[in-house]
Amino acid sequence: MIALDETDRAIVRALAEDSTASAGALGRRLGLSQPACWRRIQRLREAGVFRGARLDLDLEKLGFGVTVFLGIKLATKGRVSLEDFERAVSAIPEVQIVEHVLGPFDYRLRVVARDLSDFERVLRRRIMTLPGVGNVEANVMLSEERRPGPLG
Amino acid sequence: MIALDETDRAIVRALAEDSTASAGALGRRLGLSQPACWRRIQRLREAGVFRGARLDLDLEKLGFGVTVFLGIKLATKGRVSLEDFERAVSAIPEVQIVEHVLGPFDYRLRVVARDLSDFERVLRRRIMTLPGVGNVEANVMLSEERRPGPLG
DNA sequence: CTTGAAAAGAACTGCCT
DNA sequence: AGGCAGTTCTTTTCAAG
Repeated sequence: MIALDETDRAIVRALAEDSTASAGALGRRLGLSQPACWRRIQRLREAGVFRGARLDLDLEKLGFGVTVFLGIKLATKGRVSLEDFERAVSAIPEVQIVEHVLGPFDYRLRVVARDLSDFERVLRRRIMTLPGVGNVEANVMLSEERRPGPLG
Repeated sequence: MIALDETDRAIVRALAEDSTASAGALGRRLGLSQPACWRRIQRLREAGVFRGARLDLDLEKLGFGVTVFLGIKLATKGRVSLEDFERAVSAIPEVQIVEHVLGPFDYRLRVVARDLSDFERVLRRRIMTLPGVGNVEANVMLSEERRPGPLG
C-alpha cells in the first residue's frame, strides 16, 4: 500500500475519470507547474497505482443494446470444477467480465448481447451448458452510473 | 447504430484495452499508414463510439482491499422511492457503481472498502439505512477478469 | 519547487493514387 | 478509401535558479 497526499489523490481521481488530461492541464487545475505535476504522475505510475488506460465504448452505438448480470451458483465446486468453469466461460465472446465471488453465488458475469433474443441464445446455448452450472440468476441492466469512489 | 468493418473493429478493440496507443503505432500493427489509421479513429470518435478514457486504478495498492457486490431489493418502489434511493446512494463515497436493474433485484452496487470491518461499517451505517431498502444480498469479490467482449 | 527551452513524438492537413 | 510528405501542436525531458 502506498501513501498519497491530498494532491496525489486529486491527480489519481482526475486521471481515473479522464486519462487524456495532460500533466500541464492537470497541474494548472491543482496549482502545480507542468513538470511538478508530471513527476507526481510518473511516481504514481512507477508505484503501480495505474493498472491500465481503457477507452469506454458506447455499446449501444455498436449494436449491443442489452447488458445482463448473471449470478451463477455451481452445482459441484472442487478445484477442477472451478478451473473447468473458468476456462469454458472465457471462451464465450459475449462475456465481458468474470468475477469470482464469495456469497450466495460463486461467479458473477457481465454479458452483452445485441438484443433480448440474442441474449436468450447466449443464455441457452452457452451459459446453461457451462460445466458445473447450478442455479443461474439474471438481472437486466436498465442504467448504470459510475461514481468517483472513495478517493473522490 | 454504426456499421464498422473488420479494421474498425480491430481499432476499437485495441483502444478499449489500451487507450494510450497512438494512431501511428496502431496503424503499423494493422497494416495502415498513420494518417489512414488516424482518420478512422477520428471518424469513430465523431460517431460517438468512444464514451471516455479512464485510468484503471489498483485499488489494493491504494488501501482498498475489499470489493463487494450488493444486490438490493426495494421494499417500496414508486417513482419517488427510486429517486430518493438513487440520491441517497450517490452520497455514499464507497459506492463505485450504481446499476438500476430488472429482475430479482432493483439495484446492484459495487462497493469498495479498506477491509471487511470497514465494509461492515459501510453496510450497517450507510447501506441498510438507505430509504426503501428491503432485501440486501452481498457477494465479496475474490478475483475479476476482464475479457475483450463481443468485439474481440 | 519553479521557469524556460530544447527534443521527441504525436496529431493534423493537402495532395495524390 | 489509403499513402506520402509536410506542418503544427503537445508532451516529454533537461537545463538552471
